[in-house]
Amino acid sequence: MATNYWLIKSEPETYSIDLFEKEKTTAWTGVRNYQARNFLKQMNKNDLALFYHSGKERAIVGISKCVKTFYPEPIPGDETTWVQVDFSFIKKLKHPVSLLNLKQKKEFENLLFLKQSRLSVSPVSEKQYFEILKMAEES
DNA sequence: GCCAACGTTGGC
DNA sequence: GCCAACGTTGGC
Repeated sequence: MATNYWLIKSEPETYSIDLFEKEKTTAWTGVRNYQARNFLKQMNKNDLALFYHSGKERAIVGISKCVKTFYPEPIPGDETTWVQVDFSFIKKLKHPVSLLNLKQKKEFENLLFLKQSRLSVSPVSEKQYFEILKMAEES
């Protein structure tokens, strides 16, 4: 199965990369947006996801891997609408890649996340993914 | 703290 | 089915 690339977003106060690092694996729950949910459903095992901190930090801070494809997230009164996937922690970026940094580069013009900052799960192209990794090494 | 963008809800 | 009102999120 081809690897797809994603960006997942979290408020560090709610779920931070540090906690993720400690837990190693986490169920990605709480997505209550249909567009984001549909992206979750498209995720394959071993897909890679950039981990972004919203709020004060506004930077991509790490990388995670999908280790379990979508399964229902039952909530009271609605057992079937929402889904979760499992991610495992891969690593923190050496240098976080800030939102400002992304906005300055032409390569990210069509990055869905920049257009819809509220979307908690969004696709990233392979090229963009590796460009971000490169930026994390450099600066 | 404000505002823009987006989603949801409810009245018609 | 439309649209106004409202709530939430996140960047600035």
